[in-house]
Amino acid sequence: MPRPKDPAVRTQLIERAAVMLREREPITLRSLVAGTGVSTMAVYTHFGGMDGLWRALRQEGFTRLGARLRTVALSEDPVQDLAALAAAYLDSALTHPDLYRVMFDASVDLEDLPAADAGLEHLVRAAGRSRDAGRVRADVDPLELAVQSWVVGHGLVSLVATGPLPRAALDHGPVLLTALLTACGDDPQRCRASVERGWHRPAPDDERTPIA
Amino acid sequence: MPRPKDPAVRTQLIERAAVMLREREPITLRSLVAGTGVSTMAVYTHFGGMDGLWRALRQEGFTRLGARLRTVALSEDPVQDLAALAAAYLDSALTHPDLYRVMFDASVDLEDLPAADAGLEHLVRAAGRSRDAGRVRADVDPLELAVQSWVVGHGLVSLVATGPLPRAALDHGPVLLTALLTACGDDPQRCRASVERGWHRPAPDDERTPIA
DNA sequence: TTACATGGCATAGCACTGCTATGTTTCATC
DNA sequence: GATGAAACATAGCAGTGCTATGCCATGTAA
Repeated sequence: MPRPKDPAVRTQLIERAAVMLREREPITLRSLVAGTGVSTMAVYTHFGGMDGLWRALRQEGFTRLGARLRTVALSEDPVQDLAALAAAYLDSALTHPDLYRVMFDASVDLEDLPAADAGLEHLVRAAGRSRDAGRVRADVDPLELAVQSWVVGHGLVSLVATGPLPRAALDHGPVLLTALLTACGDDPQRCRASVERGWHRPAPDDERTPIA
Repeated sequence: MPRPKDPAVRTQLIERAAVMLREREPITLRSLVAGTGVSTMAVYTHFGGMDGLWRALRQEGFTRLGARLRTVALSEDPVQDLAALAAAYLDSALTHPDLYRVMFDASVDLEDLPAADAGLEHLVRAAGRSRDAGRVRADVDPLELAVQSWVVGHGLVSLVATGPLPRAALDHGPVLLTALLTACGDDPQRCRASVERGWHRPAPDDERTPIA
């Protein structure tokens, strides 16, 4: 019997927050609702406060990242696919560095871990296919290989996006990935070729993720 | 002819900020100076504001990290030393996760890049010694190998310290490091043994870094 | 159709943040 | 000593997130 909360307000606020994040404007309670016609209380009814807004923003980031990874077309070469997924991950993070920072900055809430896992799942599948195809040894755990790839990707993008390393350092990506997969049993030359192919695969045209 | 600023105040404030960081108390201008006898203006004369304090804290973190790396005793096995340095890096970061977060959180100022480079320099030297000893190919650039090791270490410690990955994920460290060095030409078995030796080397007794 | 109650939403004010304008004190220099 | 510049203390500023309070829209029930 109560008045239902307008979901449009929620998406409007998240969208606006994402834009402000991209424009590098400081996101404050009042600056967020300014011009939207809604009052500051809307933030509390929809998100429970600014913390909730940041959490929603973080979750939205994971959702978008997952969507981006889903656009990576799979081939018959699972190693190439793994590299393509890693490249897409880096590309997405570096295209929206502020959103990426929000995603991993604060102490991650347990509730948006599933969203992060959903993204990781793509890597796990590629790793599993690599194993099934005999590219890596049968005793390689797909999850472990996926996590290791994630570690490499996250380390790379963090050090590049946050400042210390120049953009050119991204070239270490294929090297590290090849080293990892080769250590898992893939043939060095073939691995190198697959990784290079996947790494430099062009992004899909609809790369324009509306968020941030 | 002016009155000189008391350097003791500066170190007192930094030390107190580090303690508050470790205690997970929010560091605000007023809470920082509370109980110290100095007024809020001291923060401005010594650091130019809160931003300057964070910057000083960041620099102090890099200094401490460099000091920690310097305590790693070198052996005749440069690969083992590289692994020991990486392990010390992880250990230092995970012992003081909040300080580590401050170091890499915000956009890094160019002025404290030298401090970060000083820490990296240890890795570069170990990489160079590995090359000179013939453990890795002659065409391996020590700086590149050091950066790649850094990427692995930073990715690992970030994902573990910030939440997504459990502490047990640190075990991926030796795997990744071995993969990297093996790809650089080291013998797989020998490399693995060296890395394991360096990784599990006990920390020096005076590990108690006074900061944070 | 009408009365009601429930929760969305607006307004105003709270304690707190970093910062600055304005004195007051202190000390190296002449 | 006298001087003057800088360190330092005090008070007040705009802005922050949040909450107490009241109004009003809306789905349900009579």
